[in-house]
Amino acid sequence: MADSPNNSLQSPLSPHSGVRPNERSNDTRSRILGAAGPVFAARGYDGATVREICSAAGVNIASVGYHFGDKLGLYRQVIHDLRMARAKRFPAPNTDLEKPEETLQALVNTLLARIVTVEDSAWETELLMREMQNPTPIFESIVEDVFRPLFDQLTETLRLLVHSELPDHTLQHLAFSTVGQCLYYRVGAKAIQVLIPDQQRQMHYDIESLSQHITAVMLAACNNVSMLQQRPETSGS
Amino acid sequence: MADSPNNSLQSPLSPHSGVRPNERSNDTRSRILGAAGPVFAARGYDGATVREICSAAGVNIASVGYHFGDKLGLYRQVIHDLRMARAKRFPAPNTDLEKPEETLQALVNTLLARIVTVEDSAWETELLMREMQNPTPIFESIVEDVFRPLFDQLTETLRLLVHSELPDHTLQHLAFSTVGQCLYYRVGAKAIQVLIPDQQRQMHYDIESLSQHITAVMLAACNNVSMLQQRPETSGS
DNA sequence: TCTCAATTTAAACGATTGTTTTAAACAGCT
DNA sequence: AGCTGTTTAAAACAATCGTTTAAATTGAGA
Repeated sequence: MADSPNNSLQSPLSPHSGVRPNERSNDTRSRILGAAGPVFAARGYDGATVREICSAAGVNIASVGYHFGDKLGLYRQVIHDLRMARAKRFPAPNTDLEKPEETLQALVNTLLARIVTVEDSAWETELLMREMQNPTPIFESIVEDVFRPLFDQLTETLRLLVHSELPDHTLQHLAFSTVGQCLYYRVGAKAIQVLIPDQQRQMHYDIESLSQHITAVMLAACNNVSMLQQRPETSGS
Repeated sequence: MADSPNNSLQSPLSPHSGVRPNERSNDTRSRILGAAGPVFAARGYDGATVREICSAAGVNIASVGYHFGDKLGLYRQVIHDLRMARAKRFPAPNTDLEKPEETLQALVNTLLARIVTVEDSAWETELLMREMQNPTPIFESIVEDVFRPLFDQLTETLRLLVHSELPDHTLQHLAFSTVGQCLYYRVGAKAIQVLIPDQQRQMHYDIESLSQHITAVMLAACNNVSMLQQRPETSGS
């Protein structure tokens, strides 16, 4: 009588507690994992059904219960694998203390590449976006592991770019301004699709153009720190 | 035998086709509408259940079928009423050709007020955000009626602020930079809550501070148009 | 007061959800 | 081969969803 393994996150490689899995076990297990990501991204956690996932994976419905305990256990594992894969594929650029302008440009490029990429792994970003609006219990750890490092690096780069001393909260606002501009091209993508005609969108909305524009805006802001501290009346002389 | 009224959008005021409704009919109808908004916003269209809506409204489950045809009919009516209410409550500021700086400040203020407001009608913004990520068939009309006017006004104001001639797509990028910065304080609100300590957040993340910061960033960008057209090497000049 | 259409109610319908159960098929070992 | 524990398969489970049905209730005109 095979008792239920029910290990959701403890030992992410073996279905049963502590024992090494068989070969075909790993096969269906990875098949489920491969199929689950896109489905979760397309339908959301609640909207996704284990039946659709298993159907896409070509395995039986009960398999997810056996290998991951339950639906949430499978979701945890998907998020876990996603974070690993992303860290390797989009490495954060090195901080070059000598040329903060280039560091900023590289950071914006990385952000945009991670965010608006429409290749076959677009489901990963879609999933992270869904976590931001409908957080599951995993949300906080995602922020700490994925967002915090980039946010800190961005803040420090901006600190180098403004040549005078600025309070921390102003630097954080600048960092959020940067992230916000990048993020909008995904959050507002469906709105942009309605607002901007197809032809114009295909010409001027590639990652290269957008990243240059956003970097230029932020560099301009950094060079005009005087406006950031007092109330921005008219245009500062 | 009361036949089913089933008018979802044609005559939004009378439940039966063409005939004027009774008093208590209008009562339960508006009770449903009042309860549906927050529930749709909190759970999303799919996540919301007609049972929860009717329970919150204190009416029978079948009432939604009687007054709105089905769940989607109710949702359409909620969005319809929402748009009317918002247009009245947050009127777009007048375009003052003489003082575009003040117009920009007012537009950013309006955007932020509409977006990050946490008063009792926060469900309206939440609902619009959900439409952007999970568009229902109503999405396109929402963009045209709600987003397009503000976007156009923003673009024209920015055109006045950059003193040289810029191509349309650059002005649109500037407009999206403005909207993106504002939007982030809602899209990324849950992430900000993790990234920024409570105390600091309560001090520097009110609408006033954020709108001044964003306006300052955009004015700085407008005053440095030279960087927006060529590749932003190091800091300009 | 009686009549009748409009409206509300309680109950049930069929479909779909995540999960569990029971038995069959499999791999590894002696 | 034969046993043992692991993995898959088909089916059924209880719960919940949107929607429908049929009867009860209501209010206004005759």
